[in-house]
Amino acid sequence: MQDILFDFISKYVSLTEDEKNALLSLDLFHSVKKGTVLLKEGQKSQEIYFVLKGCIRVYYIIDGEEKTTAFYTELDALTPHFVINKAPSDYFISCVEDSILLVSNTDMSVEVNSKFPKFDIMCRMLSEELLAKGQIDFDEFKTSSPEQRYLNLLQKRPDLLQRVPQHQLASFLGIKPQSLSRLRARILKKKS
Amino acid sequence: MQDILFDFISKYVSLTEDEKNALLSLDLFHSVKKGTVLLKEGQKSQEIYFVLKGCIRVYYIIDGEEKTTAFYTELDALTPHFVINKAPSDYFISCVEDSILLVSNTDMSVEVNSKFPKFDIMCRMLSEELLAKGQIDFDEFKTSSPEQRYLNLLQKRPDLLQRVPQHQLASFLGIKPQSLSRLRARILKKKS
DNA sequence: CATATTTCTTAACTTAAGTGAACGAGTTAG
DNA sequence: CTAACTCGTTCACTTAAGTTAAGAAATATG
Repeated sequence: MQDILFDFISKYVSLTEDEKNALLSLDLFHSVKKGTVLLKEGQKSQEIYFVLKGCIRVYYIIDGEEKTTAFYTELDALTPHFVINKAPSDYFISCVEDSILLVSNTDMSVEVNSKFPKFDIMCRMLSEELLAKGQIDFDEFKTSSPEQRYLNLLQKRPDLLQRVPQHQLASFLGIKPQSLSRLRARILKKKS
Repeated sequence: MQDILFDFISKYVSLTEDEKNALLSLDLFHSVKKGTVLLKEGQKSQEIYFVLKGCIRVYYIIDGEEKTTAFYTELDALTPHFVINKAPSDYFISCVEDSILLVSNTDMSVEVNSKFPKFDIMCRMLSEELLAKGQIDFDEFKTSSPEQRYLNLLQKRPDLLQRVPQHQLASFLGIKPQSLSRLRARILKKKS
C-alpha cells in the first residue's frame, strides 16, 4: 500500500529514504468502512483525502434529496474547500466501498511542507493538473447531452458503473435516476 | 493599470519595489481588439492570460457549432491546458471586447519564479483557489436546471448578461440560444 | 446610404427529461 | 421468517429543451 503512494509521488518528485520515512511516521493510512460519513455539511474539515483503494463520494442534500457530484477512486485526491476558502462545508463526503485512505490535515501539511519543500512543489503541480482536468471535465459536461455524458463515462470510467449505485450515478450525470434508467434502455434498443 | 495588477497580487504576497520593477520590465501589458483570436484549436500555446480590463472567452467548435464554455473578465486568470498537459489545444480563445491583458508565457514564468520564489507561492495559492472555485461552479451546474443556472448567473455575474451575446451565454449555460430566449420569456411571465 | 450579416425572438413540432406512482428483486433488521 | 427498506425499472403524464424555419431588429460593411 505504501508503494502505491510512493509510485504516485514519484510521478512528480523523487523522494529520499529519509523523506519517505518521515511521511510514513505520520501514520496517514486509514481503513474506512463502507457507508462511513467522512464529512458532514456545516463542518469545518481540515482533512485532505487521498484514495489508495476504494471509492468515496461527494454529495449535497438539496430539498431533502441527495445530489452526488463527484466520485474519487484509486489515486484521486480530495481537498475540501475549507482548506482553501475557510467556509464550512456545504456538502457531505462518504465512503462508497470499504476503502483505504491516506488522511492528512492542514497542520500536518504545513509541517511536512516546511520540512520538505518538495512536497510543496508536488502540491502545486497536483493542483494545477487537477485544475486543468476539472476544466476539461466541466467543458465536456456543458457541451454534451445526458446520453453523451453517459456514453462518455462508459468509456472513461467503466469501473464506476459497476461499483456505484445508479441513483448516485444519475445525479453525477446531472439527471434523475428514472431518466438514467430510461436512457440506458434507449441505448440498448438502438444497438439492436 | 499597473496598480490593478499590484493590488491583485497583494492579496497573495507582498512585493518589494525591486520585484514590482522586475515585473514591469517584462512588458506584459497588451491591448487586444474585440474579435481577436488569441488561441486556435490545435495550437500549442505557451501563453498565460490575466484580464486587467475587458472580456475573453473560451469556445469549442463541435460539428461546426461554437460552444462557449467560459468567460474571463476583470482579474480572472486563464492558463491554457497546454501549459500543464502538453497537448495541443482543443478549444479557441477570443476577445469579446477591446481588452487589456497581461500576457505571460512559460519561459517568462520560469524565469520570474526562479528569481522570485514569491511568485511561485502565489501561483500555488491561485491555482488552489481556482480549483476550489471551479469545483463549486461545476457542482452548482450539475445540481441545477438551466433556468436555475440562468437565475444564478443573474445574481453572480450580472455584468455578463450585458456585455456578452446571448447565443454565447446559452452554451455557457449548457443550452441552445432559442431555449435561453424562451426561458427568459417564461421568467418574465412568471414575475407578472 | 443601402445591403449584408449577426443577433434575438417567436412559433410549431419533436424529443427527452422531470414527476408521481407502482412493482418486483434484493437486502437488512427485528 | 417476515416486515421494512433500498434499488432499479417501467408507465403515463407533464414540462422543458432540441430542431427547423421564419422574420424583426440591431450592427457591420462596402
